[in-house]
Amino acid sequence: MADRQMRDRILDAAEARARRGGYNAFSFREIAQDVGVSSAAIHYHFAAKADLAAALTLRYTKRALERLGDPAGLTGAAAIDRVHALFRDALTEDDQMCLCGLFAAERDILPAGVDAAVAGFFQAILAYLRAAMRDGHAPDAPEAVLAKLEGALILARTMRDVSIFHKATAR
Amino acid sequence: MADRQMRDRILDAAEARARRGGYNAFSFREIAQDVGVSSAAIHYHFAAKADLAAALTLRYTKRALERLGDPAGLTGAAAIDRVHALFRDALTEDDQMCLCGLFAAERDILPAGVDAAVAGFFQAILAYLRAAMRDGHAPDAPEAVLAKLEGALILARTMRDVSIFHKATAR
DNA sequence: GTCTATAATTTGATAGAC
DNA sequence: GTCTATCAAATTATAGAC
Repeated sequence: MADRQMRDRILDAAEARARRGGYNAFSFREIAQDVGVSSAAIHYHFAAKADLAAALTLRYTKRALERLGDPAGLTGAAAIDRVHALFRDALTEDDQMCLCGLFAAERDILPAGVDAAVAGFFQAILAYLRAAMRDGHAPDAPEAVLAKLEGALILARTMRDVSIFHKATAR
Repeated sequence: MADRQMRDRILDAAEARARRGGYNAFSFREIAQDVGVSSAAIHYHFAAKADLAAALTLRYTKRALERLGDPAGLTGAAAIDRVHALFRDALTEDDQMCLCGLFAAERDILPAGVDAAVAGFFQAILAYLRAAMRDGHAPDAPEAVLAKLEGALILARTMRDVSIFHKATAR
């Protein structure tokens, strides 16, 4: 299906821009140029920008959970390692923010629905950590683990020093 | 000086908007309406938006450091408490993000100079923590303390649950 | 120091052809 | 499914009057 391909290409382009500057950092025109169609063509796939942003957030969440896999049987430490690797790779491989961390920071300007999808990402990651940490001892709360990773990404990127991320998240 | 007053009123209005949605969440027109002058009048005080954003960041940093006070003589735990209170109050009193945490997340769309000012905020907070933690034992690196606070703000605001902040930053 | 007026650009979005 | 053409609104910014 060419339709599905184009939809994903649009999402790819939008995600790359969104993860660098947030909700106002990607426009229909820019994405259209990125994928080589007209801006009106984008509107065929996503009626409004809010729909694009919501789809972006849902796909991002789904992809993260697929990569993390099933927490059943994992130790708390192993689950933390997997989430840690997710954020570390965003920084060291792509030099990008976590899409949801950035959208969340901009919460008050997000269209209705997008902020709920972003909160869903956090809920999902916290549930993943909780599932694995259930029976083990917890040196850090799941909320602390996730907050530290989001913050470490922000600090390391702005100070342009990857070692900040490692210092902030060392265990 | 009426000039100085107007400058601060402009900065107040811009900060309130910026801390809710980032760099693109405040416009000359909106600020002008907030303070009751024309948008052209804003340009008298700040030639370009980048100048406004840079001034915003510098004032924010200065105010934070004034509130934190001199780290000399503080224990590491006391210094962490003071920084913690800074972020906690932003959440519980104003329901606002840390200006620099938000700007930092949007790093790649910030005008040149603003991102450097934002990095300066982080450097200053880290230096404050380091100064007090110098001779004590360190359960957490200064980078970990600051990252956790920024991330906890983001999580708690988006999930609309202040207790998330406390869970994430409990010690 | 603030105003009016305006310029140039970008934005999200729609109508209708093919 | 993508196009051309277009729209109304918002944006940053400037020139010049008062």
